Amino acid sequence: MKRNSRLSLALHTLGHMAVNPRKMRTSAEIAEHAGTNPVVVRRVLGKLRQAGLLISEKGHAGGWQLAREPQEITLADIYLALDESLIATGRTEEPSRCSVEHALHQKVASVMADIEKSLIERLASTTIAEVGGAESGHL
Amino acid sequence: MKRNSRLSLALHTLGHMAVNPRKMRTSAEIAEHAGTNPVVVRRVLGKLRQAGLLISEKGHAGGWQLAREPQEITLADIYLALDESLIATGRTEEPSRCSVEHALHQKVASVMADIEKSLIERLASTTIAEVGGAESGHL
DNA sequence: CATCACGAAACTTAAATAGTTACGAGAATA
DNA sequence: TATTCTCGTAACTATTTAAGTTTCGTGATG
Repeated sequence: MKRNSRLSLALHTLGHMAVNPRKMRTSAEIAEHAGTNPVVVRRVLGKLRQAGLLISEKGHAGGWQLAREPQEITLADIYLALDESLIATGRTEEPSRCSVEHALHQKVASVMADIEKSLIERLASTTIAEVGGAESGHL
Repeated sequence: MKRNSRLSLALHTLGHMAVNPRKMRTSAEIAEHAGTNPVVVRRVLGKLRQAGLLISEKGHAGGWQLAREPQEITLADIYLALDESLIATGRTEEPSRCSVEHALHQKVASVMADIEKSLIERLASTTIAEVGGAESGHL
């Protein structure tokens, strides 16, 4: 797999779930379809479960399922659940006693914050039902 | 140094150059101020030279200087010169024979492209003269 | 011609992420 | 009850990317 594949994996998986919301899927099935490992799947989907987007169950009939209707889950929900900004802001930690650096950081951080907000708004306008639903006889 | 420090380094350096555009700076000086290595500085500033933002000269009085007036260099110029998108789009290469994945990728890529365009517009509205110029008696 | 600075290649180090192995806990089924 | 299936999690390895470092060549200045 490649970099930043967590969001891809999450979107892809929930897209399929939207097509067939009642089906219980195991992490092994999901992993095979996505070309990765069951543990990786559980790691990623675990965050979505924490965010209330998914439900997981153990045991024989266990697996993963949407926690609510596909029309009620947007791409922004998934993006936010993973809690990893796609907007790389250059890791801001130090107090930066250099005034030029400080001014720049203020400016760039402000732009980045706006951009991220805008990104989330854009993602919020699409639900997984729309993305997965283009096709209905799949998986 | 941290990750994605190239843009920070570039912005920081050109911010200072904007304050004092006639001064010739060596990569050693710049590196010390930025807390990094001269070779790293040359690597980053080299891309800005390729983009026509900086001029470098060898020899005794050599070093780095702005290629044009600070009012004529925007943050977008620097961002674009480095040619590294801050918008991580999850590396799209495979044809993706899965229709759900394809639909998702289309959607996300389209949003990301818009966002990046918007980011560049925002950065283009600020010049390094504005950022560095808040202060004049520095370096 | 000695020195200073960039240019670039090659290598090492460090950090982040994906992949893997392993094992415990809980739930369904025989 | 015992078995089996699945998630949950920890620990480890492998891979990738970027930064840092060393080194040497080139050109310009004094």
